[in-house]
Parts: sequence; structure tokens; C-alpha cells
Amino acid sequence: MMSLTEENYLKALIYLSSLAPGLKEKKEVGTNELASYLKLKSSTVNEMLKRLKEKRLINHEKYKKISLTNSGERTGLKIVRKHRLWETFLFTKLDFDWIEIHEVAEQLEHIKSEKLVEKIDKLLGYPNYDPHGDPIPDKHGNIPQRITKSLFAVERGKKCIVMAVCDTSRSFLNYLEELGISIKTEIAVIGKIDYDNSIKIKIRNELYSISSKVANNLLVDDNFN
Amino acid sequence: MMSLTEENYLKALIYLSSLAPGLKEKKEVGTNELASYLKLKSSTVNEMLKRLKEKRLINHEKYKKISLTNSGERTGLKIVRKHRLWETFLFTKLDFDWIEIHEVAEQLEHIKSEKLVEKIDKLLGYPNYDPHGDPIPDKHGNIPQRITKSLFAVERGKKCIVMAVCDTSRSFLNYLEELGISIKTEIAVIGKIDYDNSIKIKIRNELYSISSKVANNLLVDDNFN
DNA sequence: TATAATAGTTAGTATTACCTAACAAAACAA
DNA sequence: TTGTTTTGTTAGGTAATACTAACTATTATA
Repeated sequence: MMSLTEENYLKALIYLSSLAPGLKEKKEVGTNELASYLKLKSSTVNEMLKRLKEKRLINHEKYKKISLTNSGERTGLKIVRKHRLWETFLFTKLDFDWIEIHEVAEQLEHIKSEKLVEKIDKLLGYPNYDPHGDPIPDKHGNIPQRITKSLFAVERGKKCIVMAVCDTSRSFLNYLEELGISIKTEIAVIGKIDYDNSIKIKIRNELYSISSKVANNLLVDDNFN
Repeated sequence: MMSLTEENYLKALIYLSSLAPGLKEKKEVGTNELASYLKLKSSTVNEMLKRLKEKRLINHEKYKKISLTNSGERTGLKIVRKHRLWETFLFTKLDFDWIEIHEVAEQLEHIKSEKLVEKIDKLLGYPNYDPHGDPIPDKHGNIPQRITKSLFAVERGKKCIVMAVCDTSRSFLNYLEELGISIKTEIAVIGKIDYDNSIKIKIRNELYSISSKVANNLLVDDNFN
């Protein structure tokens, strides 16, 4: 039986080694990297690594990098799946907003019940992406393709639909809320200002100007023009 | 912040001191009683009692009985509320059956989010009773009246509706499933056999005979004949 | 390549939540 | 009332998960 803490270590390892946005291929992870991600001391992490290795969930040799075993990866992906399904549930069924879902899903992801996960998945209609646009692994651990086209890359004059965000920080999500941008929002790209790379967009017939930083953090689908 | 374990102690205390079926008035609880209910050693319980007392959640003097403070009772009722709401959610929204809901709700009841509880309550239409017929405390801690009339007490010739069960053991619930009895099932009392106190009933036009033990563990509403 | 900076490990400590064994108080019964 | 049973407490131990401080290995750079 996995403890809540062990589950969180695996989830962090999955994230740092393969799920983090912008990672093309699998990456080995260091003790300190993991520690700082989990906001723990490296000595603490070091002890847990021993336990996870004993349980054959990770590969780790003294002073070397960490990688997940197949078993570790499977287990970790299950938790990611649960997290993202719960986020979707909270957002679509209970009207939680973007900013609130993560914290509650952090708790719900540790509920142990295969049946519960599958029932929630069914209730939601087997979604491929969570409200942040992150892909939801299916029950076998297969992960849908991540959306990669950013709003910044959309041509002038084209319309697109917001599918995901690269940044889930409170400040970014709050700013999006102010702009009225959420998942599935339609945005038309009106113009691009070369001087500072900012972009003029139209949302529900209102004009806005957004910085390239914001545009780069919005992933979109424009395959319908 | 309450730990999961502390929450379970409070819930157990609430149950043993006032919520257990058949309790008319508040009862003081002993260390051993609590220990055997929680399947722990009394020494373990004793330590926790110290902590709960420090936190002013219980009253307890050495070698004396335990009672909940107002704060302890409020906190405990919140957990009972969450447990029963989650049971209702699993039963009515996710098609879990009677036998499965308790174990999963034991985990879900510890999720910390006021908003989540209230949203689930709303989604369910603010129910007064869970799928076992146990009353669900409202957000202020008020508990609806428990149903008290057993099937055994229904007069011959009358119809009634199953509202609650007094026994939630696996074996009893399994037997009810076999009979096709669930919450809201209509039962007509056809006859009573004085010899062994067994009862002849009709469910969906099928005749059955049940023992007085079973009849006593089924609580019903017959205020509609 | 020598040394400084970074990364990783070990040792020792604390807290929570459990245990067993031994003991003390209270309740009951002869 | 005195002995026995039941109930409750204390002392001491363990595993999981965190910490700090001190150490060692690796890597990067001057």
C-alpha cells in the first residue's frame, strides 16, 4: 500500500521527468531538484528515495540521478489521472473556478477506489483534457497529445479557441479571469505589434491588447478557420 | 488544523455518545469503549485524549469518563455531515451500491474544503437522510429527526416505504439486496405469524417471509395509507 | 589541475500515531 | 470489607516523515 507521501513523490517525479510542459523527452531528475520542487530538504528526500527504491518504484544509485521504473511510472500516472479527473469534475460539475480546483484535487487524488475514478471519468464523458488543458492519462496510462500551438503563433486575422494554459499560477489565472478568458473561449487575432511583440485580440466583440508573455502561455486550437 | 486521526476520534466519540441508534440521551464514553470501537489499544487512545483535551475538544479528568465540548461536538458533526453527504453522492450520482459506499466515504469525509461540501449538498438537493436512512446534519449542526418506526411495528394490511436500516453490516445489506429491498422500496405487510414472530410481506407483487430480526432492522414510513 | 561551488549523503533529533507490558484506580461481589 | 475484575494510566519502544548540521562526491571554472 502506498502512503500519501510516497504518492506525492512519484507524482513529482513523473512531472519533473516527463510531464512538465516543454519537456520533449524523458529527463533524469536530481535529489535537490526534487527536494526544491516538493519544498523539502534534500536529506528528507534522500531517505524517501531509499524507500521508493526498495519498493522498486525508482532506479537510483548513490550520487546518481533518479528515474522511474515501469511500475513507478504506472503508479504515478494513475495519480496524475485522478488529479486531472477531479479537477475536471470540480470545474464542470461543481462550478469551482480555475484558481480553486488544484488545491482540492491535491487531496482528492489520494482517495483509493478504482471504481470511484472510473465512475467519475464516465460521469465526465471520458474527457481528454482537464480545465487547464493538461492531458488526462487514460486508465492504461496512455496520455493524449498535448496542445502545443500558442496564441502567439496564430496568424493575424485568424480565430482560435483556448485549449490550455502553460502557467497555472494564481496571478496568471486571475488576469485571465479579468480578461474573461477561460477554457473554450474564442479569441480572434486582430493584429501584432512588432515593436514589443504585443498582440491585439478580440473576445466577445471586445478589443484587448495582451503581451507576448501572456500570448505564449495560452495554448489554442485554430484548426477550424 | 485537525489531523485525519483526530477527526476519526471525534467522529467515534460523537457516535458513541449520541448518534448511535437506540441512544435516547447523551452518554458519557469510557477509554476502553472508545478503544474497542476504534480497534486500538487503550494506551493509544489515552494519549490522543490528552491531545484532544489540550485542544479543548473534549472534557476528560483522569480515571473519569469522556465528553465532547461544544467545539468538539461541532467539529465532529461536520465530519459526520461530510460522511453522509458523500455516501449519498456515491449512491445517487455514481451508482455505487449500499455495501460499497461506507468505505469510500470514510476517506472522502476528510477532504478539507467547506465549499466542496456545500456544493455537493446543493448538487444532491440538500438531502435530510443518507442512503442508510441516517440523518444528515445541516451546516449548522442541526440533525433531522431519525425515523423510528420499524417494519415489525407496521399493522397487518398496511403499506410502508423503507426509509432506513438499523444494521449496516455487509451480511444484512447483502440479504436485503437478495430480497430486492433498498431505500424507498415499498413493502406491504400481509400477515404476522405469532409462533416465531416472522412476517409475510409483499414486494413488487412477490411474497416473502422475513424474520422479526430483519423486520426490526428496517425502519419505515407508513404515514400515507 | 586545483579549488570553489553545487549536489548528494549521513547522523542525530522531533512529532505523530501506533504498540506491549506493567501498574493504579474504581467498581463489583462474596 | 476485602479480594477480584474491569477500567484507565504510565513507561518505553517502533515506523513514517519531517528537520538541522556536518560531511562527501561531483562538476564547473579560473
